[in-house]
Amino acid sequence: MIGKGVRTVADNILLIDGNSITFRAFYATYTSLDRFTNSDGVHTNAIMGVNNMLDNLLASQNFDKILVAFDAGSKTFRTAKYGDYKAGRQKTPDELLEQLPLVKEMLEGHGIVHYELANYEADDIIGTLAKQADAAGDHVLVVTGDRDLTQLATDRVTVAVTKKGVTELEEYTPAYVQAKLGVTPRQIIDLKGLMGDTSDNYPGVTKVGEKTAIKLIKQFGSVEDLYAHLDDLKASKMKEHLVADHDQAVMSKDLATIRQDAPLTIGLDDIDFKGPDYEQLRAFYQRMDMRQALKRMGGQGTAPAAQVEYTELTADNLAAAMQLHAPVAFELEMLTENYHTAKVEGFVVADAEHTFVSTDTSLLQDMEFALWLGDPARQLTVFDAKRNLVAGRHLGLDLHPDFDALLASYLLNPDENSNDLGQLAREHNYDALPADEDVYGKGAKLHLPDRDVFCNHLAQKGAALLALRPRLTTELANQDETKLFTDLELPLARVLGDMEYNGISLDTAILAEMGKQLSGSLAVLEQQIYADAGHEFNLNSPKQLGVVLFEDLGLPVVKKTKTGYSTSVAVLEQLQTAHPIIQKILTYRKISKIQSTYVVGLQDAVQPDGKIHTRYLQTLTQTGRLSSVDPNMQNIPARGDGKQVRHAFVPSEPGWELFSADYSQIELRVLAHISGDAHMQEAFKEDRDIHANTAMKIFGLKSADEVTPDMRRQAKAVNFGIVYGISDFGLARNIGITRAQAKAFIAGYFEQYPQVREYMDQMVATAREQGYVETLLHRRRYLHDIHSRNFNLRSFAERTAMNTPIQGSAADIIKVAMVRMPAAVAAAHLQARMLLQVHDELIFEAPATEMDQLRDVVAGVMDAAIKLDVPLKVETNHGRTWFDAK
DNA sequence: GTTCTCACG
DNA sequence: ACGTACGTGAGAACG
Repeated sequence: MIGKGVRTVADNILLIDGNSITFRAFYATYTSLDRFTNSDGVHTNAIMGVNNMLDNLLASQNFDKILVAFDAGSKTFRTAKYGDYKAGRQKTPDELLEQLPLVKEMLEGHGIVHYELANYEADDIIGTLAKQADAAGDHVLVVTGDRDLTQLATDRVTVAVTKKGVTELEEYTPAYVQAKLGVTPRQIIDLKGLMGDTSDNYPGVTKVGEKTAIKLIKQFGSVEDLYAHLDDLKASKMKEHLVADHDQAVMSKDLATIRQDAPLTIGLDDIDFKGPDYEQLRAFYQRMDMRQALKRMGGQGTAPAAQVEYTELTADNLAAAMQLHAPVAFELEMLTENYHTAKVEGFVVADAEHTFVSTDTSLLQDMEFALWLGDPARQLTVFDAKRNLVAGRHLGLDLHPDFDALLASYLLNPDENSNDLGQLAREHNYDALPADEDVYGKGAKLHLPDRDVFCNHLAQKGAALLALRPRLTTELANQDETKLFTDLELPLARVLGDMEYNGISLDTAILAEMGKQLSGSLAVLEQQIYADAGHEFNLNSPKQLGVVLFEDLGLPVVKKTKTGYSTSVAVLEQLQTAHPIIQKILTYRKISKIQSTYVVGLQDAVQPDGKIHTRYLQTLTQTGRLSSVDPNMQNIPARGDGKQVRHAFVPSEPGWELFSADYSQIELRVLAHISGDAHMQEAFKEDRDIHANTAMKIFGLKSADEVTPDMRRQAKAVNFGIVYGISDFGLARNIGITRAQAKAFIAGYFEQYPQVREYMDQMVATAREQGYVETLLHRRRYLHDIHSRNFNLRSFAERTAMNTPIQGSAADIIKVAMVRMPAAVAAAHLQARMLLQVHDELIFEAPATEMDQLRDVVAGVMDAAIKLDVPLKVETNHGRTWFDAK
């Protein structure tokens, strides 16, 4: 063993100027300061900047010792000598001050020593240690945002100064200083003596700037030698200034000199880099809401100590598995996200005592075991109920999970919806499960790992699920969301799973024929457009199209995007009269969209059974709506030429039809209900045309007869605007009026519907007070930016506070209807199947003979879903295809 | 992987 | 003074 202080190998040492780096990090993202806050409103931009810089440094080389030095306070031996030192500096912003102790805490998490010393600046600490290290033959990297520290550079000490931001560094070695300034590092002090420093507020010699100082020091070597040989200079204004300011020059040099003999209470032996305490660091990142950092850390340091003992499940010990006690964790593992097509690679079934894992899915075909697993009375905990239900159904299982960690987490906070159990568990302070990505890889590297690695991972998932269940259950109760979870979302997962599993039939012959027609039209348009442009180009490229329109053809630029000219519909419509090419491009765009996304895209999505099986994402949107992927069945064209594609959606059985039912004006009805506005409620109770009603109100008309179509159109836009969280700017832009006019409309609206204004104000106030808003069924959305000092972010949060209870409550309502629908359909002895949901609309297929009854059943369930103070209105249609059912 | 454009409620 | 309507997903281009 090597004795203390006796070292045979040079150490690699990193010394960081903590204050200066934190300041740089803070100001690097100062303009979007409020984008970086945690849920307590604490700013984190500087912490994140320092953290990123550290990560980069630590990745670039191995350090044996690291110290981050901080200033102890504004009073130092320098201020004692010269009262004005660093005087006149602006007060450090509170948003930065609050981060300094947190930066230190983060350093501790990284296992890095930090230090400060009364009366000395961080520079002096670094200077002193750098000198000691240099003498010991170690290699030192000094990192700072302050150029003054370059005076410390030697053959063994490199000074890296941040360039822009904090991650790009400029490294100063003696040779680099020489090349850049023509002096040695030590002579930088002499330069500062002559030049002074405006930011540190000391003077130097009058009229001497960098150029003159460099010339003088190159000639004389130092301030002292300069004054010793002042006689060599011929008489000049400069010489007079040098003589007059001699004392200032000497003092300034003294101030600029970084001490290398500060009375430190620590030494090189005290700054060993121990490496991070992952647990502490992870907790810190979580508290700061530093998601990227958490993600980068991944499962590092998550103790494989948390190895879960497991038994391989075989046909011989199925009986033992069936002895497991409630609650039981269950998970079907797939490597890809589309569970309609993915292979189930294995499964885990576990309770608090025992864990069984298997890669043999045929075991699930065991009748007794399948019945045991699917017993509705069994408390079964899963992660993503719908995924397990659908995949299970493919294997012949009929599961009845009573807890879903993903759904629960989503309801607690819609931001916490990671599809990775390990990551989601970490959000809830369970750290023992690595992310799937770390075990299976991703992209091209995705693979099934070695059998024991895979089984162990599955076993860990079982343990994580069991650990999460009680905490999430408690939190749901705390947030008054238990019913929302148990009675709505969990049953909905089954309903949605059935809809997806059923799928909707697509007549691909119809699409193929459409495709042929469209290809022809596109080819013709393409040639015409090339002729107008004078040359061929890629007309699907907004970039190339921009060049053609605004450079080749010289059309006026209406709007720019971040990267170039905007060529969106709004822009092209304004240019329509300017050139015949525009109309052709608009038509091309329309047809091309229909062709690529719908005609081709939908055919590609058809499964071997001739059906489309979309996946509804139940835990994605911030409002509680569903979304739909692979393919998106919620944005099939409903107007214009594109609507023709709806002809391709047909019933899956002969003699059947498609049936659709949609809520009329559900969002405005919800608004009338939750605002309690008497005027708006009256309009709905009397089933009046709400847009015409609003037109009468804001235009001050006596009767509905006076409402012109244009007034109604504008009033409709106002109604929409209200739902979105109105702004005069947005309304003005939407209907092409001035901002002043829009403002007048809004004022008129609020005068006529006074309780709507109260509701808007109340929601913003609620968001400010409690940090979140809620829907009718207590679905929550947190709005961090509501306190932001950034106007944009704050305004956005305010509009969201107004919109989310409306959009989210409408989502609650249709979800209630969906959950009740299967029982109602069965009770009426109908064969009808619910196939799709499009936010305020449900689509079914059923025998043509059932249509009349189906209308009563479906409209009845939808009407009665949630009792509001205004009636809900449901409109229905049916026909041979989706096109005809609208 | 990001940006632009456009489809839906 | 700031500069946007709310909520989504997919295809194509491009770095």
